[in-house]
Amino acid sequence: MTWNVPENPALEGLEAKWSARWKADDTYAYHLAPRADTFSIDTPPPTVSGALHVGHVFSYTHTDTVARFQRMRGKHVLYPMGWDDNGLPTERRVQNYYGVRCDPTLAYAPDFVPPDKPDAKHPVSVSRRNFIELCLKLTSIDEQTFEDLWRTIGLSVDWSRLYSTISPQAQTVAQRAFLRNAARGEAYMSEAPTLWDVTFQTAVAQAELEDRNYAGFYHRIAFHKPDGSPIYIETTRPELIPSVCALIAHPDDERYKPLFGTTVTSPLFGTEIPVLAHPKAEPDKGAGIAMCCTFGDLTDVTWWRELSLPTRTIVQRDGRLARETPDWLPNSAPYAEMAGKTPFSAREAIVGMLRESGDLDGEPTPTMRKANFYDKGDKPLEIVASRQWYITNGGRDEALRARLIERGEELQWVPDYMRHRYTNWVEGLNGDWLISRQRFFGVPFPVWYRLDGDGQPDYDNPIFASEQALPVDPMAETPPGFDEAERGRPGGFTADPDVMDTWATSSLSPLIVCGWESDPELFAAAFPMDLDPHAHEIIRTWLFSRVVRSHLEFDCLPWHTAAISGFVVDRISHEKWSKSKGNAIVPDEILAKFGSDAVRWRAAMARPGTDSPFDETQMKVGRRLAMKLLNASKFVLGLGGPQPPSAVTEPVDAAMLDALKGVVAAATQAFEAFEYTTALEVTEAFFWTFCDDYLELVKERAYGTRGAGGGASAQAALQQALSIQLRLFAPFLPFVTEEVWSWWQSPTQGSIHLASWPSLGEFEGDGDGSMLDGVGAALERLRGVKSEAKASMKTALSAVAISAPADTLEQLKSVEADLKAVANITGDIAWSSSDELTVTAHVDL
RNA sequence: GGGCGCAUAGCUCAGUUGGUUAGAGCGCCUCCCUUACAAGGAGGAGGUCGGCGGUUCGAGCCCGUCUGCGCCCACCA
Repeated sequence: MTWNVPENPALEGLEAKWSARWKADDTYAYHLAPRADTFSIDTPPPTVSGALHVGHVFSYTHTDTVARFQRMRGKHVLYPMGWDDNGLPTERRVQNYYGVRCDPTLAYAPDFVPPDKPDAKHPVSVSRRNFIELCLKLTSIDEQTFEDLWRTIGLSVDWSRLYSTISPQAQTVAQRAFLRNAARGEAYMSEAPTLWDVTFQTAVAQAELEDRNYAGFYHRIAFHKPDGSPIYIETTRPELIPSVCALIAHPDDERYKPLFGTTVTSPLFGTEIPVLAHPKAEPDKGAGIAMCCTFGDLTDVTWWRELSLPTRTIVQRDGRLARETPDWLPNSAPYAEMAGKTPFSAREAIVGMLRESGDLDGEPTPTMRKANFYDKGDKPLEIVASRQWYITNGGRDEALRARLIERGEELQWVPDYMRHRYTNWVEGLNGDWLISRQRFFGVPFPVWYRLDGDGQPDYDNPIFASEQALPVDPMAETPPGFDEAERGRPGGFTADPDVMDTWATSSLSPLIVCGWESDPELFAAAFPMDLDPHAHEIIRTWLFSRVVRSHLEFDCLPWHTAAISGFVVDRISHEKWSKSKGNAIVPDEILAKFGSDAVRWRAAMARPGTDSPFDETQMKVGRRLAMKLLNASKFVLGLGGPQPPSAVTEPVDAAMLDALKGVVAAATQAFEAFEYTTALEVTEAFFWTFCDDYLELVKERAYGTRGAGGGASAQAALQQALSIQLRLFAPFLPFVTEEVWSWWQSPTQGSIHLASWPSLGEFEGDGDGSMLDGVGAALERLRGVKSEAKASMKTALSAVAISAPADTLEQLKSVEADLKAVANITGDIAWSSSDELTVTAHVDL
């Protein structure tokens, strides 16, 4: 039998060739199996409206190596993929891409066509339904691009299980879970001060906050005591003076103690406000006394709540100051200068007035302050009072918080220290999870409200959809017992207009992919899942939110193990990549330049949890390895036909296999602990030695030049070693290993990725792996002699003398013929015993 | 301010429960077209393991402390 070994093997084209084959053959399909035989992975659904960068490629490759290992070990691997396509990022992309804006008051236009030349500054208004149609259209395009990339890098996902967070299936899960949360009191509606993005005009959750530096000015401003004398505060937001409710200092602050319980008046407006004490006031900050407004920051909310202060809101949901003059201002005239302005303009106006009135002490001094931003927004968040849906997450319930912290302890973390980020986050929660968004492209709340005789909604008694009716769009469907004609009429009903935050859906990904309430057999086989893999930045969001949902619904963790990837960081600064810095690298170019196996190799060299600098020069090392595999395989398979393992008779051949046995044990152990890097390292280290030393050593004998028996022994050992090494490399280099496998094994055995992971039971005989160390050292010395003489490696050596410790000496003598062949030694070798290995020889130039 | 991590060769990183002379790859230098491989191969140079103190017969590793860097969280008057 001959093998189909190409004359000039190449890496080019392997991605296209094999990804197409795997797709056609459903190589990675999950087939239902008992729980113990299933390995289920909760793949993070990437946001399709964003661009994938090299960091994503690395992180997803880490998961793929584990998936492939488990599959080869005989597990049925449930490795799904999802697209996170609902939510604000998609809306924003659609607005820019098509030049449209959603106006929910408009009627649906069935024939609407987006403008040829989108003008983001003058967007076309479209109905909610038209807008959602455009979102679906664009996401389907984006998703194809994502799938192409994942197939190119060789992710072994079961594409038949693809889901998206806007799909009816995901909407059903999200609405059902919400209904159950609501029925148990875990989801509730509340009117409260809410972090608010003025650009997108929606509430945002604590987990989506990001603090950024924000340039501002300290203004030292006088309030007035009853006797007219000034008391100074410092603020960066003087435009909020109309909404001031109190001045607050620390209870122990001697400077202000005499003022507690008295009132002062605000500058310009003359509002009478109390001076109060609260421990959260910090004496060494600013003037030591703070002006509490509704609302400037989260501390204001605390004071407002705990000190029962009045609500004096002036910043509206569009981010501008109220156009109507507030009714609580005794002297309302100055407000006219600020009405309807942005905070920035209002600030300029009031500073001018304060300067004129003499209440501004000195000039404003520049400062860099931190401000809260929505992670997708570019204006600082405001705080407005609004009615929103929340899910309990321990933020206001110590018992639940303690239980959720315990969940984090239960979870196996790889690496272990990542658990601290979870604990840190849960301990720092300051409120429940706000899940409603005042947006359009998302999962609607399956809720309606009765309207009273005045047309006012009855929020205390929401009408919930039934689980059988899901998914439901309350804007298009009517609640049980009502008629569409009653929508919006007094005595009728109205739909909840909001959608759920995208995390409220993606927090249910284990339920979506495991067929919760829709495929009980699958659910029993796959849940709780085995592996939760992702990078560390979404521990506080995705990881935590899934723990919350699973804890509330099932009283268990959604998976046993969380494997956390690090980031790919900037090569020079070692800082993380970010959109604003624009330093992220797109994967397409390097994939084209080095090939998927090379990029995967580099990814696998980044250990769990560890950030790694992006360095393109590293990629070529992976490429060289892939190329070496092709060439070494070509050599081994070109020597002759199949040899049975029993043909291995030479001690050095058995020794090589014994050393490889140790590699299999080490790689397996590493993979079981999700330490894919170690598995790769031990495999690769062996492979290079295998090529440089063993393969060179036995080359002549393998040709059969010194007899059939010795030749067969070498060939059998080489073939077995190749088979095992290909399988050890398969999780990392799926393309090149599949290519080589196809030359000899797959015609009868199928894909290498469905072959079995090497086991210790495959090894026959008993060699002594340590023998290779002595042989390698001797080879190095022999080459060194030639290298020092600046001679070619094929130059002959004569008068060779080798001395070595006794046991090494015996080993070397047993491979004398091989040594003489590889080093081109003429005459006999003079052996002698000594403590240290030494080699002398004459170079026959 | 709280937490986590890192600091070993010019660069990127290994270094098992403390045990001879601290390793690998890249880069660099020298050599070699050798019938698997020149997008290759061989050989070599290069490190007082961030500083200080301690434990120990012995510390890159353990303890304390300081410095620098990165990340997470909090604060943002």
